[in-house]
Amino acid sequence: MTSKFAESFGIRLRRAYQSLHRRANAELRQRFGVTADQFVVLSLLAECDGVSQREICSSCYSDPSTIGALVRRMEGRGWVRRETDPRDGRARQVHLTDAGRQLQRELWTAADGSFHRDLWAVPRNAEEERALFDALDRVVEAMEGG
Amino acid sequence: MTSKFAESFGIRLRRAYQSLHRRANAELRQRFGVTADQFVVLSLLAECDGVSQREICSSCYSDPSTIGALVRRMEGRGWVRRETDPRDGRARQVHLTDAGRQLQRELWTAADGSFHRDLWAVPRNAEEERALFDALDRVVEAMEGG
DNA sequence: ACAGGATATTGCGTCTACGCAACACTAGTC
DNA sequence: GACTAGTGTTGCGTAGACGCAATATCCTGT
Repeated sequence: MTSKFAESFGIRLRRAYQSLHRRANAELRQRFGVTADQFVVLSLLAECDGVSQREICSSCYSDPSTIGALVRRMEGRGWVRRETDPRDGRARQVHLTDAGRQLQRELWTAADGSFHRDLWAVPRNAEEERALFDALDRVVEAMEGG
Repeated sequence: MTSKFAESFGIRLRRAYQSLHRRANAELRQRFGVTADQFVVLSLLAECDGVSQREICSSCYSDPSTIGALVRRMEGRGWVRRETDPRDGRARQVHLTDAGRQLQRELWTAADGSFHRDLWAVPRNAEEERALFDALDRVVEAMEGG
């Protein structure tokens, strides 16, 4: 049942993203009880501790409701804490707890040995990597520009 | 707040896919009350009417529970009907209704004039398109092979 | 005919995606 | 100092993603 449809651009993009997402979820859920998206937020916080939820949204390309629910779950598990920004009473600064920082380090190591390694092995050389990333970025422009 | 993280492969893949998905949803939801994923299934059925839910799963790179719920919603709206496969009592053949076929044609026209057009304009030439699709396919292999 | 294993679907629970409206707070203007 | 526009977060509802277990059916070897 091979169709023109199944070979199209959109489906290819979907397959590529979803396969990564599934692999990451399978890997991290079993071993650490963490979802792929929570892993992404933990990784971001390891670099930019104390950012607002809004900033997490832009960085992770997610939306406010989703991130709000996600960080509240993570707070419930003791990986992050949220404090009102002293300079902006609307915003919540999200900080890693010690447990969260520790977990993030373990996750990073695990990811590096499995799906991160496999993913980064896809581009065959620096030139191809550059072209691929450029094309992916142009997809975003094309979709948002319309 | 630009981080190494925000420039990584995984996030780029996510941004590219999600931007397409959002654009398609925004476009189709407003004008037709259809989601991007329903559009994908309608498009598939227009080519391969009567396929089983399992086949829809493989083609759309989705999973059985998701597709089951999705086609039941679509059945409720009168776009498809499901019949037990006379050759395999476990399987449900999914068929477009006349309303579904009509809707699919309208959706296809609308998509062609907006996000489909913009998406296919991303590859600058046939060579780049081939390389891009190849790389996306290799991501799937890399993620599933692990 | 039958047992055992594979396959298609469904049900349930948790998490993510996102539009929309409400709310709190900020910032700029008068 | 009040008014207004803009922004960060939350709540709610619907849809999609997926693991897991249950159910129904098929198929193969005996």
